[in-house]
Amino acid sequence: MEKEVTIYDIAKELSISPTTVSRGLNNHPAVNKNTKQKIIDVASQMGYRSNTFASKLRKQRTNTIGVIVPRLDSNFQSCVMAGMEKVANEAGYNLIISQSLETVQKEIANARTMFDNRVDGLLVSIAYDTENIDHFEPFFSKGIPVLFYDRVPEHKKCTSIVIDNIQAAYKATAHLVEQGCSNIVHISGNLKVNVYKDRLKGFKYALMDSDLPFSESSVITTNLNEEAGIQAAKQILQMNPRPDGIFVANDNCAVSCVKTLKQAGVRIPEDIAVVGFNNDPITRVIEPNLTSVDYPGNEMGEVAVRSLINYLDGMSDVSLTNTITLRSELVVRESTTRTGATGAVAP
Amino acid sequence: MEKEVTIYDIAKELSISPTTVSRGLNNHPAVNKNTKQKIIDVASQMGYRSNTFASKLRKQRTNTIGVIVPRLDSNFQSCVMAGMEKVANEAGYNLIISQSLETVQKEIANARTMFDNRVDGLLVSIAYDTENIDHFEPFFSKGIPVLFYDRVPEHKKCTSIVIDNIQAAYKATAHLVEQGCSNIVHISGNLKVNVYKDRLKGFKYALMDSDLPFSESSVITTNLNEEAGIQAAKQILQMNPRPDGIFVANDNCAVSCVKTLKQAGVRIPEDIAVVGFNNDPITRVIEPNLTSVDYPGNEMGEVAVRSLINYLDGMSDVSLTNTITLRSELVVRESTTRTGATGAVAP
DNA sequence: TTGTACGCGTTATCAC
DNA sequence: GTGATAACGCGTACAA
Repeated sequence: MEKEVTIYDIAKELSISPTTVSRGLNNHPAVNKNTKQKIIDVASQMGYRSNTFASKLRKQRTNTIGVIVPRLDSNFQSCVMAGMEKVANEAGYNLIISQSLETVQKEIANARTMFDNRVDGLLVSIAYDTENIDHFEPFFSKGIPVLFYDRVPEHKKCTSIVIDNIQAAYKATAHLVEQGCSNIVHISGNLKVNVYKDRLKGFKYALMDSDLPFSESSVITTNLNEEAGIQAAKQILQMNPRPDGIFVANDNCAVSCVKTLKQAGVRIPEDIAVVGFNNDPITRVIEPNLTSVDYPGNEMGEVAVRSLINYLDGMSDVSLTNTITLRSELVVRESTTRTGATGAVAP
Repeated sequence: MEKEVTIYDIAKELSISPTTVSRGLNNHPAVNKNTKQKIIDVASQMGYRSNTFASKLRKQRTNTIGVIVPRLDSNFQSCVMAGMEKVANEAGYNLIISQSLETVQKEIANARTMFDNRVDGLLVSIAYDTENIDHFEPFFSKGIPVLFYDRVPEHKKCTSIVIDNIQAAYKATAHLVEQGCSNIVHISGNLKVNVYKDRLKGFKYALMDSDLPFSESSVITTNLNEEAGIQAAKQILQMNPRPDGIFVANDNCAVSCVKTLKQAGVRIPEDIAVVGFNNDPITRVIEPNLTSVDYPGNEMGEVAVRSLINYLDGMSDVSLTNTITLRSELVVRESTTRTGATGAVAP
């Protein structure tokens, strides 16, 4: 491991001061064009690399954004990450990413690491069992912006980026009603999590507005994974009268549910129409193609980072907007198209 | 923004030296139990957080691993990331992740950033059009370990983590032959990329060993996305004689290809049997379920980080092992099961 | 336009 | 078991 080249070495080489070298490398306006070019040349020729730690220690800015995500290996979250990385990269920020693996303990530990790493800002989608946000208190009290996205806490003072889950669920359910469903079941996730709670609300509201009865027994609470879809389907097959519509809070679960129902001889959408949520690529693979709520993961990531950076650069208003709501949209496909004549069928 | 608490503040508070405080906080053996406890208490009480930059500046170790990945929003890569994050996190390392978006230019820029951020090591899966690895030269010459995974360069001196793509493709093709296919087409990706080049090789070898003729016209080179699968299917439908087997170099493309073939009335697997690659979740959604090569993304990520850290800790041999090959496995499903009696059908 | 001198917060080294 | 001191490499107020 050879010795690192520093601005002092460059300075010595050119018989100028380290200050000028520093300025030259940072595009400081008050530095001679020629000098600057020489500095840059010698720097690259000597294999100089800026020591970001020294720099970050000196400036109190790290150009680093922390991300805490429940899991990286989900289609939605990886789209979010992709969007975040793109914007962050373009703006010269680094991303430190960590997973909570759906547990508060890890989320707390990760928050601590992010704090110690002095991230300029933090982006969080909270874990299943996160019930309070005390572990972000250090950020709040230091004025470090924390921006929640998708899975956001109840806490009113949090800045969040979400879609209108109530409205989206409402539309999904209303669509089922339009297709003639009158006995609709909702397969939901952990109801402590805002997104699932809100989807349930939208489901209820839509039933109410259609003068359809709502009963607790028409909500199946699961963890929304593949296995859950199978179990839910079995449960539905036992129901009497059998439901004619299902609104599932995520596509993964919806797909395994559909598969199980089909195996049992249920015709989709004729016997039971099904709507999912997320618009994952699998919606276009399952037969029949699954109607779903398009949920812009990439965009959510981009907006999250962009908002954060704008705030950090002082370019937005003093405080972050309290809630940013992205558009979402019901994409109608065959799993709910009974007449073959309703709505625009997406590719 | 209040003033940050430093070890000096803690030292003053306890009337001891900063040195002792530093030691106390770092579990240095030679420090009195009581003193240590006091230090820890006062530190947390004063809201102290270690300044990692000062620390990293002083020690010449950053505990940071850089990752350069083509795209984050692919099922395979997000599984890899998940595995990497898990191991890195447990070992106290941070991950800085960036995407090349399949272009060398971004890959070069990202490498530079990683270099400036003085990552302790680098993990790379190279972009489509990366033809040489000069941009990693700075790492090599500084002795910073660079570990390539999945998409690795030709360069002999690179340390890589891969699966045996030749063998996997061989098995996939041989399986098609066993099922009675004698006119097999291979849908491949950019042949400059090792994984696709090797899969083509395995395809050829298997044909040779089965005494089946190989012709260039039975290889369709695409970019392996959804649209490519549709185009490839159309091309196949035009072929005369029509092939009875297809080996596709990735699942995404295989799925859209199957869909298109089915729409054209082709029976899978009776008319054409199809094998994919990656064992993405969609293989179990498409009908018929797709036979595919199981490709351990999570494990690859874990192994990559673990190898790197072992090396950094000096726990493995002096140099990184040149190539680590992970097991891969053909998972037989309905898309190739003609008799219904061959091989173990996966769930 | 350039240079001098200091401090950012930590840890390694040496001395006690 | 503890402390004084220097150094890591950079950016910036101030001076010239």
